[in-house]
Parts: sequence; structure tokens; C-alpha cells
Amino acid sequence: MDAGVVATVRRFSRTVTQRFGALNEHYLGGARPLGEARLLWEIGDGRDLRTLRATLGLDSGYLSRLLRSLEADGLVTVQADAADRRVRVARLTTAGKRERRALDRRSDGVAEAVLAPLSPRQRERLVAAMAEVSQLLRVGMVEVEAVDPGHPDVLPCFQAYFADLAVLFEDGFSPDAVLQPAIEVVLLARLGEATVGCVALYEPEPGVWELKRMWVDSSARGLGLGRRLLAEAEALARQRGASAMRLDTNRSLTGAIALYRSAGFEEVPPFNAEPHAHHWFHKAL
Amino acid sequence: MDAGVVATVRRFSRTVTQRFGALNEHYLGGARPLGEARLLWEIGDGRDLRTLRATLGLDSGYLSRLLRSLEADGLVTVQADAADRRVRVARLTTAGKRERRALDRRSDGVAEAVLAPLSPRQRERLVAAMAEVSQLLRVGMVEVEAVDPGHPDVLPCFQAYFADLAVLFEDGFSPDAVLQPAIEVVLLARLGEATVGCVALYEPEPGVWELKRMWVDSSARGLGLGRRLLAEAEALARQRGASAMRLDTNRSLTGAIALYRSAGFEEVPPFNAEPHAHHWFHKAL
DNA sequence: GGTACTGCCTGACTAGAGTCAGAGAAATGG
DNA sequence: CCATTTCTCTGACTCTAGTCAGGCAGTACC
Repeated sequence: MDAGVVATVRRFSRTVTQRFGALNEHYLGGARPLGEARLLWEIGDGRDLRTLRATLGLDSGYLSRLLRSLEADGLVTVQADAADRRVRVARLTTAGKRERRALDRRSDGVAEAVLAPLSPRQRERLVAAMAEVSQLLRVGMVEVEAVDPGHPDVLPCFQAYFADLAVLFEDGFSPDAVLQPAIEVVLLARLGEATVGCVALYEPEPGVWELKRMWVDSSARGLGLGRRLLAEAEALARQRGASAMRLDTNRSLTGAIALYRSAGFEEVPPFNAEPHAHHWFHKAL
Repeated sequence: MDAGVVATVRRFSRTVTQRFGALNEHYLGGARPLGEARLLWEIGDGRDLRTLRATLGLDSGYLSRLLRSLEADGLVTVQADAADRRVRVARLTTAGKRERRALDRRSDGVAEAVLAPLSPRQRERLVAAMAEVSQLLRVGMVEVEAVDPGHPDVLPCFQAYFADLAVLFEDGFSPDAVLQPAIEVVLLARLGEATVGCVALYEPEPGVWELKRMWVDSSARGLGLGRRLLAEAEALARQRGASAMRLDTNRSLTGAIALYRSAGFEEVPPFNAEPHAHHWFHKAL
């Protein structure tokens, strides 16, 4: 990789670490230790310890100790869950909520301090560049995972997909009318906790795999995620013995159509009776 | 400050921390602890402990222990300085240099991993945005400090200034010909260790302060540093009882001339015999 | 009712990153 | 030459952020 480009990235990392490091120390330093602060934040309006452990990736013993410390400061209470008395639920006290707001204000303070020394014009440039960096870094954090169709994260994706279609299709959309194929596998695009995209695959005829319900969340558009899902779907199908891939789509989805064409799909006559389909595509693998 | 802007900055900070944090852990984790790695880096081709303490901001006892640990691993040697045997100098052994290169490669690895998942077009955008962020964050890190003309950092600035002029002036430049006023105070612009700008002040007539040798390093141009130095110079002069400020400049320095005008300076007849001056400016405070 | 399993807590331990108070050797000032 | 200062090192501590093993209470399954 180009040395100048690598140098720019390294310099970026160093500068950001230094700048935010110094300001964090100034604004957050002397306050609560990081572990407790993150916990305080995550408890919010009450969470059971199991969830807290999972989202923060903490050891059970360590979490317990952190909670004892916050409890000693009167910031949280921990009580047994009514339904299952093994499970314990942490809740913020009034003082805890106050502390949480204070942490929040201090984080705002850091952000303001970053912008403060700049002219309005420079601020605009910095904020725009930061937004660009965040977005592009997020691209690299997306992980694509193959799950089976019964996976709990699949249904919400399909529902989000249908909801999007209802808005996009010129001639309306009804989820009940669409074909319900026997889906074999679903690729989920994950960004940390959130699921930001999906595509379903099944094998309508031996050797031919069909793509259904390719969806990318609005928060993750413009990151090339559609292309990536398509590529991973092809790889997966090929790995399972596919010799061809096909899909249908609606004329309103111009972006998707352009993507399919540029990925080597060619338009073919209708191969199914999908009610909302206007274009049918095929690609030999 | 606008909440959306603050949210963008906070999101940026979170995303960058997460992304680089995860990659650093992956590439640098398991290797040498951070403190030792930084020290190894900073020692380079041999540094005395006093300098190391200053640049890394370490406690003397702590530095000593870190060095013992690196010494035990055969990466550095520490010897008394020949001139002053109280001072000790740390040097990398061959193994130490190898280790330092390895750390370096791992840092490159992090940078490459950030770019790897992106398309060429996205990489370009990311690198451009990162450069912009670095530059603008650096603006906020610049500190302006008033020192007296004998300060050791002053002379290198003036020399850099003269070297720049020699390149810029259409009709050449000789440092020996310029006036040598009795400078009262120098403002230095500091960016971490480096001095990236300066301006000298003196009082040729009671109540009138004159600016000389305003310089901004090429690495820090376009950050509004000139304007800031000018503003700080005015503030300092006013504080010391100035009622007016003046300066002269060369016709080749069009950027500087525009800056003076926009800061409220007005062109006046020559008030000195500076050999390289074409324009003379004055501003009532 | 017994057994296995969950969920949580406690005690014991580790590593990194420091801080602080002297002690001792070398240099400097008078 | 002696006192003071400078520079470094050692020993004793601290705080944060964990990990690991074992134990107890509650729930679920047979």
C-alpha cells in the first residue's frame, strides 16, 4: 500500500488520540473511572446484569464489583427480578441519573472544546470531514455473517425491508402478496450491535440460487454495503455448488438495478410470478 | 453550540476510538506494553533520560523501571554521559532496533487494515477526510507563548523565516542587510514539541509597537495561524500600553498583505529604511 | 424430592501505569 | 574543601481493569 497514504492514516490516529486524549483527561479526568462511567451509561433506565455483561463484555465477577462500588456511592440499586429471582436488575437512583447527565455534559464539553478554537468556516470543514471519516470507518466495521432463516435478527430485517418497499414502490406494496420461498440461508450485515443489511438465498432449481430481500438500512447507505452483500452471496452460493444466480426486482429500485448490472447480471425474461417484479436478472457463476 | 454538530463530533470520537482501538489490540496487543513501546520509539538513536522524561512526561522513577525492563530484554543499554557523568544516555541495541522496526510495521498494519475493506474510491475519500481532520485538530492544539528574544527556540525561527524569504522574494534576500531592532518580546506558536510560527515585537517610539519577522512554518499554513499571531501580538502590545501598531513588508508576500489589510491595518508612507520593504502598514489600537 | 443448571457474588490474584519519598553519586558554587 | 544542587535509581504504594475458581441461592427437569 502507498506509504504516503499509510503515513496520513498514522498521523491521523496520532493526532486524534492526542487531541481527544488531552481533552478527555481535562473534562472527564478526576471524575469516575471509565469502567464505572460506561456502566452508569449503559444501565440507563434499568437493565438486568446478564444484558449488561453481554453488551459491555464484562466478567461476571468484575461487573459485580463495579456495581457494588456504584451502589456504595448511592448511584444505583440492584434488586432481584420478580419473575426469576436469580436474575438481578440494576437501576439508577436519582443521584445516579444526575451523575449520568453530568457525564453526558462533560462529553459535550469535549466536543465543544474541539471546535472552540476554530473559525466558523473551519468548524464547518472539520465537522464535515469528521462525518466523512466516521461513515467510512463504519464501512470497515461491518461484518457479514450467514445465519439460518429462523435466527431472531432475520425477521426484523425483513420487516424493515418491507417497510422500505412500501415507501419506495410507485404502485404500492403489500407484504402478504409476495412469494414466500423456502429460504435456505440469510446473510446479515452487522455493525456492532445493530443489523444494517441482509439478503436471503434459496435454491429454486438444482444449481441455481436466487436472491431475495436484499436490504440495506438507511443509516448504512452509500457505503457499498449492497455490493458487498451481493459479492458475499455469490461466494456463498458458489461454495454450495451454484452454477448460476438469479433475482427479480421492482422498477422503482433504480440503484439496485444499476448495482446488479454492474455486478455482471443480465436481464432475462420473467422466471417467476412475483407480483411486484418488473425486471428479472441472471448471472452465470 | 449546535447540538447536531456536537453529536457529530461525539460520534466521530466514539467511532474512531472503537475502530482504532480494536485494530490496535489486534495488531499491537500481546506485544510490548504501551509504555515500553513508546519509550522504545522515543529512544531512537540514543537520548539522555532527562529529554526522554520531558518528551514522554514520565516520572523519573517510572522511567528508570521501564528502562530496567527493556534492558533486561536486551533491547537497550544505558550508559553515563561522558561529559556529565550524572546524566545517563539510553541507546537501542541491535535487538532493540529490530523490535522498533517491528512495532513500526505493526502500526503500518493498523493503517492498512483501516483502508483494506474499502474500495479505491472510498480510500481516497477517507484519506482526504483524515488529512483534513488532522490539520484542523492541529489548529486547536497550537499554543502561543510570549518569550524573551534570548530564548533558545527564537533563533531557529528567525533562521527559518530568513530561509523562506530567500525563496519568496522576487528580488532576492540577504539576512545581513535587514534592520536589527532591539526586540522586546517574541510570540512563539507551539504545536507540541515543535515551534511552528513566530512574531517579534519592539517599541521604536513610545506607544508605538512594531511587528517584525512574522513567520509560519509551511507545515502549519492554512490554519489561520498568521491571523492568530497577529491578534495575540495586538493584545500583548495593548497590554503593554501601545496605542498603535506598525509593520513593513515585501510585495512578494501577498498573503500577508491581505491579512494585514483585513485585520484593519492601513498602508502609510515609509517609516523606516528596511531594504526589502515595499509596503508600510499602520493600525491604531 | 433429587439433580443439574443459571445467575450472581466473593476471594485471591495479575498486569499495566503510575506516584512519592528518600538515597547515593556526580557536578557546581563559594 | 564543603555545602548545595542535579540526576538517577530503589523501595513501597496506589488505582484501574481485569481474570479465575469456587460457592450459594433459585429455577427447571425428571
